[in-house]
Amino acid sequence: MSETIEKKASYNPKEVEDKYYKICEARGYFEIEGNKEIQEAGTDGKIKTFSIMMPPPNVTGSLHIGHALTFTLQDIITRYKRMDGYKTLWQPGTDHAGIATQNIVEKQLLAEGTTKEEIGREKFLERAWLQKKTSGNNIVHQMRKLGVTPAWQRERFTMDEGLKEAVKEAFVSLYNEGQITQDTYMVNWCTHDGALSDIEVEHEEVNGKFYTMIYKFADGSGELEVATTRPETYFGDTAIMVHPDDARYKDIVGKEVLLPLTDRKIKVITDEHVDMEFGTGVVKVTPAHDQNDYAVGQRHNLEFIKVFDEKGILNDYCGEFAGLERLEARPVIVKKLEEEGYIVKIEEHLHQVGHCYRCKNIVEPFISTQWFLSAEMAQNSIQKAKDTTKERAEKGSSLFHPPHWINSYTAWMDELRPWCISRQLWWGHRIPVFTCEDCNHTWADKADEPEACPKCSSKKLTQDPDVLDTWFSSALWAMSPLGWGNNGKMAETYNDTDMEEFYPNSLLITGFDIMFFWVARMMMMGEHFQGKLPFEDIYMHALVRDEHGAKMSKSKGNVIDPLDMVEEHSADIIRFTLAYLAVQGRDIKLGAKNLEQFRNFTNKLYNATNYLQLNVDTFKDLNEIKVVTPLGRYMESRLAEAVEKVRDSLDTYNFSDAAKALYNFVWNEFCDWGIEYSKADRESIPELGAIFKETLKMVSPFMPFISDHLYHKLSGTTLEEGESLMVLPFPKEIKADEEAEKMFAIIEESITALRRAKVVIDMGNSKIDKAYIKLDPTAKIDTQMAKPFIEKLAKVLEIEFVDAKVADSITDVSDNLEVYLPTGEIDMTPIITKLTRQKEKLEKEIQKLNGMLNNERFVANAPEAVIAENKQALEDANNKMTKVSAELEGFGV
RNA sequence: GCUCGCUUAACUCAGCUGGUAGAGUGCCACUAUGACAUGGUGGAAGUCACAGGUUCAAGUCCUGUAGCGAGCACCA
Repeated sequence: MSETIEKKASYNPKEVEDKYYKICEARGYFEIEGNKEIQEAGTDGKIKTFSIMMPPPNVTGSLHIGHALTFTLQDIITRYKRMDGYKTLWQPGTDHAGIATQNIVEKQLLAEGTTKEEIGREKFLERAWLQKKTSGNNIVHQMRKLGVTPAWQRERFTMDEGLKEAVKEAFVSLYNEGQITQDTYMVNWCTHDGALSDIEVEHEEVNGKFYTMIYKFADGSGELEVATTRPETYFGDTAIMVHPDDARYKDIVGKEVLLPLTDRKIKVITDEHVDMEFGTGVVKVTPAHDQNDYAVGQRHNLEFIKVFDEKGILNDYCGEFAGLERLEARPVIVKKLEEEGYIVKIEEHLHQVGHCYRCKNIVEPFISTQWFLSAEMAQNSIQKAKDTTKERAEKGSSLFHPPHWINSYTAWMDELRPWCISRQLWWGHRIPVFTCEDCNHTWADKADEPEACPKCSSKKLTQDPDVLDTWFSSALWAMSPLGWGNNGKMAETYNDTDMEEFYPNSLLITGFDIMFFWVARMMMMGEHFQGKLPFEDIYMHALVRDEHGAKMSKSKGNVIDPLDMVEEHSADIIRFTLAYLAVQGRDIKLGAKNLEQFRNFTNKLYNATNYLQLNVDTFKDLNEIKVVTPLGRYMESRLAEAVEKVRDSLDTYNFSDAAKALYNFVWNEFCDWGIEYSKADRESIPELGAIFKETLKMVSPFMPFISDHLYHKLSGTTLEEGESLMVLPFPKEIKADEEAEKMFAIIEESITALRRAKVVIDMGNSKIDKAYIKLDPTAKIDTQMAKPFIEKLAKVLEIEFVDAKVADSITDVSDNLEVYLPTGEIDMTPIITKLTRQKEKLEKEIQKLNGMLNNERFVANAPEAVIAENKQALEDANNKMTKVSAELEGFGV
């Protein structure tokens, strides 16, 4: 690199982003009245409203790339709607994240050499709140680095005073309706975290072992081979079962076998559940420790024997093994069985094992008493989601975007089972159910500490020790921050009109991974309490992967930290990159290359601004001027198309299309043509500046900082003393100018033809003295107007319009014109080659078009417009063919 | 096993309701001309996974196959 090339100044986001963000937040732009000046009424005469709830991140979490994607998309839509005159609510908040937070605090205690049991519930909760406070706002501050604009003044926490009320409101109401009931049932049990709902269990394939062991008949008449993956549970066996049709075992049904190493006898029964083909066809039945056996046990009235406790410690049923932990016990028990000759064989066995989604512990099916929310209460929301889809389908829209998610949603909902909502934790919403110690009356109460038993007035009351599943409070998130159920608490964070204005929410944007955890639950709660589904649209975005398509994970070391990216590039660049890559229905592969492309884009924006200001200091807004120059008219017309494209794309949540439309307009239209043309027509520059400022308004939702900065730069104002771009109206209703478009199409064609021709004579893009253009009779333009543009961009000192081919020249043939470059004695071979290839292409095209147009059935069936289009294409091709052939003849080919 | 998605240029991906295949990157050639070399100009590059079907016309609609991915269920 030569040292003479100076490093030019470029845009420095670090000087802009934090400063601008602080100013905008302080001015209240993010709040629902932040754009009051430009709010406008909809068709019904009321102010248009738009609402979107932020999926509350875990209060103890930190920002990862998935957050960056979801928040960026939410922010783009929010900013767009805000600029488009909607009264806009983007509701922020954080989630108390029961298990996750509790685990963090427990670890801290462990490090301090104590436990939660030792310090007690009250102290523990103090610690948890402390943890919430210290690490709690971390993520919220990290989010600001992305430039997102939720209504921070309304920030909520799923365990704040108001939302606590909402949870109680929902619980008590559902309890009184009989939708919430307590039941003793087999649940998924984590020996560390307690009860889990079905979807909190992650099934993973593991290499296990398949043990075939011997059960001897009690009467000494032989033995049975029984296969199992979990030998340690055999102490809880209460039957042996075979298939009723299994001829092999007809004779043993009803006989008794002895459990190995014990003298307990169990019976051989028959049940359809057995798969005769699998294993030995003989199955041990452990009703207290297996989901299927539980059902078998109920069918056959078997005894339910638990062999370990909540912590997984084996009990007295296990004889000498009592006191061992269930997983540690297995090899010990197997060893003993082997020694005693009870093990026939041990095989490798690949099978699915459930793990706790939080601590990865192996989950046990375990019988316990828990609270459940009935599946019936979800029925209306299921039906409505289907109906809504039907209604919308007629309008060409759908509830889910992309629409195929409705399949997953309904498939899951149709098989919905009661939701286990109680958790054996301390951190969370305490279950508001009380029992009177005197009369045993049990009831749900909204009061934290009810005065007395409503039945016998006793004051000896106890509250259920458990808390609710974190997702229970999240399930209310579409309405609880709007004041629903808040019982007057925290009323400063919402308005009385909020429910009416913002429910149903306009849109939900979230990842598909929490569709069942969260979306489905909000659907049931929203419909149940409001009679309306909580969302008008649901946009499910994909996963962000690394550049090779692998999932990002700490262990793989391929994690991209969004804050690092902000540091290295800028919030604007990350936002634009993510938006550009956010195509519906496909995962995002993110690599350094992507970011570079859009870093270059910001540079382009910056330099376009520089260019404009080399010529004119400051520019007016587009609506303040009348665009009169031909170039101005043309660029405004191109802008009109870009505006329409960006709007359409955002309206249908096609973020990628919107970003592409912006990118293409700025780079390929405005810079490559507009700015270059303006070098031949300085008069148009004030108009181009106004058009560029309008473009920056469209850029603003995607790249809020650089757009604001450049807008003020071009206006000769500052953000400090002026209004931010983010609360100015989003461009709309710009008119296309067909006449200008047509003229510039010919000018552009001339320039391209000349550039091509120059390459053929090895002139590259160096300057030449003279060139000629012969326009077809159909190509009518103002040649005086066109001339300087063509000369400048084609780099020809002088062009001349002619009516006939110029002698001693080479030609470039295009649709509406031919250009001629005068030649000395140059080698004509490359030109002939080029023309020959062009001719071959044309022949093929003409043949194809002729084939179509001579096909009677095509002419009879195709719409007129399509026929006309093809006829025109044929005519054009034939024209061009004539010209190319004439050229070739000229060369004697 | 069931459901869904993906398969288009060397790579990463667009392509709506069927009407002559697009972008970015990369590649080749030219290029320090007054916004930008993070730039400009021109160019090469595709049996649209495969096999059938519907249609005047299929990357696009239908059926099936294969490969990859995701979710759900089952596996004693």
